[in-house]
Amino acid sequence: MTLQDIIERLQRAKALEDLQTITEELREHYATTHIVYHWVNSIGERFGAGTYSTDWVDRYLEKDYLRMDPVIFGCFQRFHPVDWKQLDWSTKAARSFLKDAISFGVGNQGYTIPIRGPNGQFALFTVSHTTTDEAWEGFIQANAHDFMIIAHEFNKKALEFETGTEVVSVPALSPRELTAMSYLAKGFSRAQAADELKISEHTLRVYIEAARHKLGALNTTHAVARALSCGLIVV
Amino acid sequence: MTLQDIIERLQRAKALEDLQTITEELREHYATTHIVYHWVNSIGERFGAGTYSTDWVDRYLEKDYLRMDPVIFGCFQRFHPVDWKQLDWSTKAARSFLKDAISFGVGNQGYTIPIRGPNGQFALFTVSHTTTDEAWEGFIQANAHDFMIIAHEFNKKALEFETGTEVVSVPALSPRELTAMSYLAKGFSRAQAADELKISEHTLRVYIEAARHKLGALNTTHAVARALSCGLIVV
DNA sequence: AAAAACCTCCCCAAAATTGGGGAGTAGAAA
DNA sequence: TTTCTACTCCCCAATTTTGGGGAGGTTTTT
Repeated sequence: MTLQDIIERLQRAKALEDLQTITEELREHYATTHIVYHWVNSIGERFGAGTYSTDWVDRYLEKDYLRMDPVIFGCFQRFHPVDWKQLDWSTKAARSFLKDAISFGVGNQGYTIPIRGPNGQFALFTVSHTTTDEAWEGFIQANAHDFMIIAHEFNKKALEFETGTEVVSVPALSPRELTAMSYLAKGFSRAQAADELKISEHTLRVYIEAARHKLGALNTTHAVARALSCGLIVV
Repeated sequence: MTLQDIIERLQRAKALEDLQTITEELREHYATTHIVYHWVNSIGERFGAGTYSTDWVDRYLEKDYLRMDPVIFGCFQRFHPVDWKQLDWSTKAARSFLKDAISFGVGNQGYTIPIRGPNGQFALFTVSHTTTDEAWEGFIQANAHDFMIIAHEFNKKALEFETGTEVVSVPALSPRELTAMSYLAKGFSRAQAADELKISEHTLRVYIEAARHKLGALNTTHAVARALSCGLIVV
């Protein structure tokens, strides 16, 4: 099975369950202990497809490990893939977490790729194995690029399933409306923003209101949040 | 030159200027019109390394194209790489922008990969060429994976140079603070959010204030914007 | 050329947010 | 064990934001 085959297999996936199956196929193909795709958001909602035992998943949820898992923590701050050995295992909680994980069949080695999508979407693609440091290093060197591509395709599919449709239509804001949203997102009060733009506060208000309506937002904060999420503005 | 060579070349880069040189080497290697890495940031500041003429870059800045460039707009909302043809060129402004771009030597074809890093960092890696639709399609099919890996390495390097250090610390918010931010981002008023959480509004206020301080935000809207940008919450 | 959207300005009163205080419990970390 | 952080509750008054109105001129789009 070549990388191309894997990608095509992924692209044929029609539902979330297919992703689950694919992790199992990948595990066999690469002869690793686990392959996991893991969707994280900080409010604790999650979706995962992977080969971890359900016992471990339950345990993870029960213990609320999401809140302290060094893998998630570390990947969240980094851009590039991380070998688990590079992470911060200094706290006691982290070490006991690792011990617990291994006892539930998670490999002693791991390589996790952080993936970010629009709207702050964040996911992880993990390969875990039980082996020596040297063997692991060789394995990762040989396959890092493949995993990167696979992780990307995985997330693409997951995003498709998640949002239902691919492109969500975003209301177009006028330049002034965008600027207004931008200033608010930067922490300016209305008065300050109006000052900065050298227009009356009343005028600024009109823009904010217009933007709010277009975005279907309930209040200013909501409007700014939407504008950010939709990528209309950047902080 | 293999992909591995390119990656190694990238990893040897010691400064931003090296990235510039590498785009030129890549252009020759792939025999395309342009290769551009483009960092889109907060306040309209940008950093670019690429083979576009300085005339075009100046023009772009002068005309404030950043605000309406369909490539940037489209990529920001998507996860996967985009062929320029898939973008929305329906507005008059977009069409005249394209015409202008081509007159400044940008190719008629383009393929842009959105890349996201921690803290809402966003960048684009673009390959542009002047050729027919068929030739272009074949070219992209053959090289998409390579470009993806290269884009990733490019951004990794750029992040290194930009931040100096690798890990930027995001303030950790407590669970309650996160929830509070989340509710606000969803458009709840304080009163509504407090109701939903079944705590007094005063308590909720304490969370919001705490979050605001941790995030170094000037007001609630700013705090929510920051929390979103840092990926602490998702709408 | 007409229609639509955009930019600018103004008023008022109700509602919400903010800025300070302070205080007690529980649990984790040092 | 002590210290620290997180969670919960309360008061008050100043300030800001919001939700409606309306009006005139300039660009785009159709």
